Amino acid sequence: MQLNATMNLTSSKHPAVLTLERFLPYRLSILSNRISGVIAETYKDKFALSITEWRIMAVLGEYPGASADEVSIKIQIEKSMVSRALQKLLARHLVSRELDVADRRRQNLSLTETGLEIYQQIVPVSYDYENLLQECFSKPERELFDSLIDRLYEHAQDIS
Amino acid sequence: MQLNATMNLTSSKHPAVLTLERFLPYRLSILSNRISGVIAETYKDKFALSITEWRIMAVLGEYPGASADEVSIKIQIEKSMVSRALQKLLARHLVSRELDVADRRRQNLSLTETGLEIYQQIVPVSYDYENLLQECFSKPERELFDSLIDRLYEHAQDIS
DNA sequence: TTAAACTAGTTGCTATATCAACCAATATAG
DNA sequence: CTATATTGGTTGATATAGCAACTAGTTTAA
Repeated sequence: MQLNATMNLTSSKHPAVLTLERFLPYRLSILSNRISGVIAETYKDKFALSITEWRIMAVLGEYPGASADEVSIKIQIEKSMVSRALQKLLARHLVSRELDVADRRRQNLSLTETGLEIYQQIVPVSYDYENLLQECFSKPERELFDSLIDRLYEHAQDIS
Repeated sequence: MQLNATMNLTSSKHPAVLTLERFLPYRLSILSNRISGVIAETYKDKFALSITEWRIMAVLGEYPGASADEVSIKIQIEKSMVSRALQKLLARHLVSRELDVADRRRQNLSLTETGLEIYQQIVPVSYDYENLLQECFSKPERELFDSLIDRLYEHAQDIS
């Protein structure tokens, strides 16, 4: 690649050229892609699950009886995607659902016995990976990073 | 990389339930989605550009004469996607290309005059958003966060 | 030299994500 | 009550991403 040094000819408050690799939103995006990629590969190869499917199962592991809509809100994935992912999970008998008698629009979802077995296999793998990732941080750094992430997340919410 | 469940044979090491909202890869993913979402909306509404299209332009702003392949590597997007995004940018005359005489497989890409004008409009908008985002951090926190992100990125690379 | 390997770029296929329209059940306001 | 709005969920159309196959140009090594 031919290096070009387009100089900053302006005296405004910003550089005239954007250095993509130092741009925070970009860096967060490729960091997240890299990490998700590793996880996606594992879930797919070992358990034949997409990230979305796994997240649904994870929510049902935490909150048995949740509805599709609640799951959708929780994992921030369009309800249409949740609906389609659920079709696969139901077909594979990893998740079951039953009509809520009190509100017949709603279907209560839970992990089946098989689903729970898979879930119990994935949970430790996930925690292990998280720990492996965080090996590059000291304990105080982990906590700090955690809290900075949370703060940024809230702030991004507020300004949009 | 493959995560391996045999990494964790002593199963009492971790909780049996995964709290998705505290799971680092998940949090990075939704944080990145939230931030990218805001940016994507802006670029789309104001400039009719997708994130991918903008990233291509951003690279060409930094490195005029780069090839599609170099752009693809730089922004970590499949070359097929870059090829298709380029078709749109070429059709809109935001980017131009010319055959490299020394290597006739290669096409040297640059922003057109119009492309450069758009580029120069987007750059300050991007920096403004980045600054707005980082308002929730003090200056030392920004630097710390930056370096933690970089370290995590490198480490995620290493362990995969 | 020249056959084989490699590289730049395009295209097709498939999976996934997003948006909007829609159905059926429930809640609400007049 | 009944008409209207709202909610839970599905489906269709479309955009985007990722993988693999392919063409054409270039490099390598016998």
